[in-house]
Formats: sequence, C-alpha cells, structure tokens
Amino acid sequence: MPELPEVEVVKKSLESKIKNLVIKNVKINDGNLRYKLKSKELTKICGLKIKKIERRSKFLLFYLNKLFVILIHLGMTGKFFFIDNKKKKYKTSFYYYLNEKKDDKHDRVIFNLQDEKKLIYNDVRKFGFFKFLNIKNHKNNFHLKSLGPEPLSAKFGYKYFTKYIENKNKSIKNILMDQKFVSGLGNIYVNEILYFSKIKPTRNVGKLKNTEIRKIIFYIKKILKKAIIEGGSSIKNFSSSDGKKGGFQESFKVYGKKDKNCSNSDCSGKIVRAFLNNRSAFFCPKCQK
DNA sequence: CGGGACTCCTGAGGGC
DNA sequence: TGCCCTCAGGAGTCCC
Repeated sequence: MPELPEVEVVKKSLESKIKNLVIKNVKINDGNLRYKLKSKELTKICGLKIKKIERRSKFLLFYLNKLFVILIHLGMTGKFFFIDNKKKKYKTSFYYYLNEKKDDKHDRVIFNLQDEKKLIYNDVRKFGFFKFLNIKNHKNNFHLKSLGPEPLSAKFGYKYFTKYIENKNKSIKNILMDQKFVSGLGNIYVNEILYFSKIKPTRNVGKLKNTEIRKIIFYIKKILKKAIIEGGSSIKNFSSSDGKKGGFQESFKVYGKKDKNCSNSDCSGKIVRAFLNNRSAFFCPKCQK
C-alpha cells in the first residue's frame, strides 16, 4: 500500500491515539514478517511509554522512553488498527473506521497498551517489519542511513536534482522510485507525477530539459501535498458500509487506467501499461514525451 | 552503472 | 463453484 502520503496519514492518526501511552505487553500471532520478530526484543519494550511518533520516508518511528526506537515499515499491506476497549470505539490508523473490529487472521502483532487500549498490526502479505533500535545510533541503521531527502523538504529542489542526476543514465521513473534519490515516492505517485509533468516514464534523466526538471519537482510536491490532504489513496477497495477510505484514488489520472482515454481534454490518446523494473508504468504515449 | 528476473507472502479478480 | 493464471502501493539480491 503505502507511499509517503499514506504513511503520513497513518502517523498523524496514530499520534492522536497512542502518544504517551505505556506498552503493557505485546502478543505475536505471526512474527514471520520481513524480518522475524523475536519475542526477546519485544519484552524489552514492555513497560515503556510511547513518547513521540515520526515519519521518515515510508517508515514510522515510535520513540519510547528508556531510549528505544521502534522502526516500522508497512511493506505492501501493513496497517494499524487502534482499539479503545473502554469507549468501545474502533478506529483504524488509515484505511477505514469500524463500528466493530472482528478478529482477523492477518492481525500479526498486538500491542496491549494502558487503559485497555490496543494497537493491532495487520499485514496480509507480511512484507512489513519492526526493528528495535537504540536511540543513540538509530539513524545509522542502514534502512534510514541510505535514504535520500524528503520530497517535501526544501533540500529537495532543482539544485539537488540536477546535481544528483549528473552522469546518471537511468530512466526518470526508476530514479524517482529510488529511495536513495528521493525518499517516499512509490509506483502510484511516480506514475501520476510523470503524467502531470508530461514526461514518459522511460525518458533518460540525462535528456531532461531544465524546465522539465522544474515541472517534475513542482508536481512531486503538489501531488504529495494534495494526497495527504485527501487522506492518502486506498485501493483494493474495502467494502464496509461505515468504511472511510483515503480519497486520492479518485484523482488518479493514469494509475490503473489502462485503455482509458487520456484525461487531457486536448489529447485523444489512450493510457497504456508497460513494465519497467518489474513494475507497472502507466502513461499516455501521446502527451507524455 | 542500469535494468531485468526473481524473491519474500497472500489474496483478489479475470477467464474458462 | 472451482481451477489456473496474472497481478498487487515495497524492496532486496543476483546476473548479464
């Protein structure tokens, strides 16, 4: 699922729910995530308080007292559910609200928090992970260390972009997907960004004009901001009468739109799907050059 | 260096 | 209803 906007929405939602709560204990239903969860590490965090929640790229960081950090990646299908047993109100961190949270075989890890509150980590495909780090050197963890700048930061601008792509011989889609270049973009947003920028995903970065580079940077920031405001994107529709999803999927112009008409009113092209680095590239061959 | 194939895992959806 | 095939928002490794 989750690219930068979705993880940002999760972060904001979790912040209001679990900040300053103590983790009483942790139950592992299935610890075979991308990295195997060890119960020994989980006992270390029991009794600690969640002091702060941050997002870096597509990662979440839970800062605990006693100088521990939980580094979390949601992979493709990871999501959190928050449950307040006292209020009998159930809310997910991102995808939907529920009146009732039923047990789900994909509930992999359950954090029992103070005041009968619970945080459930649910992950169908188990590509997500948790790592337990010491705050002292957590930023040297290889996941975090190699990340490029945040796309919404001032550092990610024209100067950085042009410097980075000097002597590079890659396609623009692949470089935007490369977390070392810019961290937080994934397949959906890259496809959308390139559509708005009118650049074909396969274009070599060495052949980009300055105006095109500025356009790409502009749309990266614009589209990510818009997606965050709209609550991220929810695909693989969850059908619940009281469900609440992110809304940005309604704005998709190319992602998942194979054979649909290009939404540019002065273009008669049809969206095609190609494969690039084993991922779907959606684009309009007529208006993306 | 670049990119294609393949890997982890499970489920949804299409075609027949 | 079922089976078989393809594909999925991430990201790593191996190989050419």
